[in-house]
Amino acid sequence: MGKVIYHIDLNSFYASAEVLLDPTLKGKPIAVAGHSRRGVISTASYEARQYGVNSAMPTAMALQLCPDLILVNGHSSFYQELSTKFIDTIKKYTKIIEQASIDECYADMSDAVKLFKRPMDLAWQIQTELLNDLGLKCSIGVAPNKFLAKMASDMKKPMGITVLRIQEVPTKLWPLKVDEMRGVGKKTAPILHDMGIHTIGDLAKPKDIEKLRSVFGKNTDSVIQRANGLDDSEILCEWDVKTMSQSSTFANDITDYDELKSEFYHLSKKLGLRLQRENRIGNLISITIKYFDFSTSNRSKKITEYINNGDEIFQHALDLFDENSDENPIRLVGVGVSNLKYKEEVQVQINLFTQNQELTEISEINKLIKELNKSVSKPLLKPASSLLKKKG
DNA sequence: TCTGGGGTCCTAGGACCC
DNA sequence: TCTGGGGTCCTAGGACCC
Repeated sequence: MGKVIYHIDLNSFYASAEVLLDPTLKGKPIAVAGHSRRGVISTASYEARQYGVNSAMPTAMALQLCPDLILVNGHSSFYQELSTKFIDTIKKYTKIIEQASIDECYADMSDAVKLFKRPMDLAWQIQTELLNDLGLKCSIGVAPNKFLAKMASDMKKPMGITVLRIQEVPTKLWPLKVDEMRGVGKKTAPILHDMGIHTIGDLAKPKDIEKLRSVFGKNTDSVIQRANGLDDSEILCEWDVKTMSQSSTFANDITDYDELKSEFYHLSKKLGLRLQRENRIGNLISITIKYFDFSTSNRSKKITEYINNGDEIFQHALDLFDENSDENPIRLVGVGVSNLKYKEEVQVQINLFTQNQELTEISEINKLIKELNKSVSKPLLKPASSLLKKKG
């Protein structure tokens, strides 16, 4: 008996959350968007999507498509709160659950579905529960692995339940455009089209695997496997964030050094607070500079100590900026800290390291002593470790 | 219409060490 | 005097996802 994996995806999550906060928005074309002049749409309600409004679209364009569009500012802490309740709801049915983003998760329901007549009956129950208890709609994909579950949940939105069995791959998956496949984006799709690969079915039976390797690198084999409906990737129940960053786009492009410096300072401070709140520290500091023409520079450096203090982050960020800045107008700056660890974790490592270093130094010294003693008839020196022991 | 912000993972070249 | 090959780390850049 194979596994039963669910992919559960909340429908237009941010927009739905805003309707919960303000019920008068229900049934209207709304979009959550940054309030800045250069904003883009974060999430649009289904009413707005009917006009062609979509995520990542510039707000100005969205308003062009839908003049009655109601723009609302986001409430990220409320989204986070709702997201936790969403995950807690799923956790009632299984412990094997991977939160893939704020509004979606994978869950291994192999055991849980045994209590139901059909694998999709539990999906129906979860859907009803999320709607009644949290006021959130979702789409659920039911399949033997993560990849198919994700593809399935995409097939019917909103409030869809789609079962995708491995034997249905040729009829349901292969006809889809290759662009629909996870991992194939705006850059890769045209390259694949040029190679004569237009559908997921084309990718499943590639004529020239070596050519594909230049596109997918070491992922090539698993990409082909997935196109055939096979995916052995595990559900990752626990993982930690590896990078934290803060960035911001200016209302107008900036050349003034002091203004840029002050933005780096604010971002660094904000980032420091976030890191401290999460008890994380990191030793790779990076900055991002996006210029007026959207060309982007990333600069990073590894530092000897792990930090999470805003002032220290700022000093390193500013060093990186000073070493690399030029005269071009800048649209966005960002600061990041990577190689994140938990504070205690690093403390343990430092202790181990200093101990190890002591041992290494002793063995180095002993080597030298051995060499020296070899050159004389009678040993002049005792091994360093014996001296150290006496010292206590 | 004019393009956010927060992440993950992969590649590739150069430095450095053995 | 001229010159190897492999492994690892660091850094920059890019594609992709939500």
